[in-house]
Amino acid sequence: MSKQEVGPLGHVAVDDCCPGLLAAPLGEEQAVELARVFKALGDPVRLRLLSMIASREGGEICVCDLTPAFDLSQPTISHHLKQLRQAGLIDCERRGTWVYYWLLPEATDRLAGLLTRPGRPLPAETSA
Amino acid sequence: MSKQEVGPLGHVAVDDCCPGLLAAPLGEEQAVELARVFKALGDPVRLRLLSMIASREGGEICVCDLTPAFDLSQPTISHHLKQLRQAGLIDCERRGTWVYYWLLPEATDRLAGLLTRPGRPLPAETSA
DNA sequence: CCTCTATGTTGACGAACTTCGATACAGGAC
DNA sequence: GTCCTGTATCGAAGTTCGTCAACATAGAGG
Repeated sequence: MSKQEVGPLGHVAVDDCCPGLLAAPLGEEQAVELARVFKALGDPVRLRLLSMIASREGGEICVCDLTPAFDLSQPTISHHLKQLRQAGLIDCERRGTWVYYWLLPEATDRLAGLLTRPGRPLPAETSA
Repeated sequence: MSKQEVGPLGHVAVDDCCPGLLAAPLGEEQAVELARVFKALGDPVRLRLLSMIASREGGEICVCDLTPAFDLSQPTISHHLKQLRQAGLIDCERRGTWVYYWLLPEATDRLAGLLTRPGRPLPAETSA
């Protein structure tokens, strides 16, 4: 389960090529790969799932703690989790009866980097 | 900068409430608003459009320079530009015959901030 | 073995999305 | 005024997406 494709982000990563979305025009292929990740974030349910997973203290959360937070069927939640995983944003592991999910921070770090303007050192946190 | 009609992002902005996507579970309403913006980024054409607009030297670009870069009809490009505008990512102005688009950097800055982990000062650019 | 619970997969349906051609609108040139 | 060009809007066709019920699978425990 943890041997899934780690995600399209690898092809658009900062270390691969680019100074970010905002500094130079994106290539067609890079745009396709990146769009897959943003599309995964383009749903309220997936956004909340990702947020719940990422903000968990221990770094991981059981599906059994995610599902009851939504007014959706269990297969639907499973479907959204799969999309987040295929986008390379999260990963999971089965431990006995339960399956645990966790964030892949490299993914969100790269997205944040791609959205950061060249001249800007930080997006937020600066003046805090 | 905090009192603009900056689009849906205003409701999820860093200065409005949150420590980001990754530090605390997102509310249902915030997730809906944020998902609108990410959905706008979830298409390769729009991603390239945004990138072309953002990376332009003068800060703005004419539609007549955007359309020929794609194998798509002019109405389709216009449609995608409208979605980016409704997401609060870009804005435009007609000057004579032509219409010019530019990036709204607050939007991308906020997205980058939301995707930045609490402990992390910067997503990239640090060691540059 | 069987049964129970937790999770993932399949197939189907309606809604939303992307794209196009046709058309409408805005402004410049005549 | 008319004509031409650049851009937006409209309506429709084809595709993708979100959701569910039904079923399949994995592991625990008898």
